[in-house]
Amino acid sequence: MEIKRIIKTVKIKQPANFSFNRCLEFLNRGYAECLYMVSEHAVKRMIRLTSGFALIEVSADMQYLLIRIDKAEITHSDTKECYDYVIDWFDLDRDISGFYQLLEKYAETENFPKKYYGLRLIGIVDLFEALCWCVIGQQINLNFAHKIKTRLVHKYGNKILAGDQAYYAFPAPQALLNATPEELALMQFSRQKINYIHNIATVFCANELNKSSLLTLSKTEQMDQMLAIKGVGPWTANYVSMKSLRNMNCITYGDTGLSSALHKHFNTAKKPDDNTINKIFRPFAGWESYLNFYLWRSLG
DNA sequence: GGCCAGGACTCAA
DNA sequence: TTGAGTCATGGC
Repeated sequence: MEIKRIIKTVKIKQPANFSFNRCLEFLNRGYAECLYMVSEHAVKRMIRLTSGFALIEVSADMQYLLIRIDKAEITHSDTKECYDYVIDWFDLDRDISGFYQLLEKYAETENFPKKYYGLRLIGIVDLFEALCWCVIGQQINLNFAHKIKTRLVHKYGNKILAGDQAYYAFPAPQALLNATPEELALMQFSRQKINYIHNIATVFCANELNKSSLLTLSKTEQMDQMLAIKGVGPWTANYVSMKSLRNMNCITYGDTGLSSALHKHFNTAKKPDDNTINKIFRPFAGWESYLNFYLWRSLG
């Protein structure tokens, strides 16, 4: 039976200091990503809405971002959710001119605004996905991390077919709660990662943690709630705070990528201590997350 | 072959 | 509260 689908396009006015191509370059920076598909001028992914799943394609013209929504039925609230999703994902609701002014003040970073012009702090909108992704990526190289994430998503995630292309959404907490340790071990998850993911899924299924209520709390309270989960340490809490909760004052202390970027641009030790890091970040108060993100980008 | 990856935990002292 | 050991595997 053929299912009739509806297509609708929504426009978002592009903010100042924004480059869709720079953001696409970031999304397409060379890792085997299973949750979205980047083509030359667009990115497509499946997202979870309150009323079900939708396939969206984001592209741009001179002035607007264009969201093409593909879903069996599209209500006003579906449209609004897609709109909000893209704003959150690309961090469009933020004036980053202050950040660029700060970058230009210092010799170490003065070329960043040109080199990465218009790059936004690309987020992970789904809080559960963000936490799980951190656990997956802990202490293993990113290529391998993407490999096992793909196995997880293909087995437990939701899937839709569009033409001959399959699109996946990250598994729901319940799906990962139901996954057995044996199954995950077969996908080459370590016992620790299996436990940690199970812990995160448990907390989400019990509704002890959700994004909307976290967003009503202070950053310290948010961090405490995340750190209470065994498997979530300071690095993960800061990463998620930056990429999903959109706090602007996060630093991923101890991060290997951040360390090498600081070594490269600020001539620090190969693994600078927290004091050194704080000293460098202090002038960027309020933009630490963006500096952290741009420093990561400067390695690629 | 050895060392380190977008860490975090346990356990000993 | 600090440091060593552990995890599992890929890539260099």
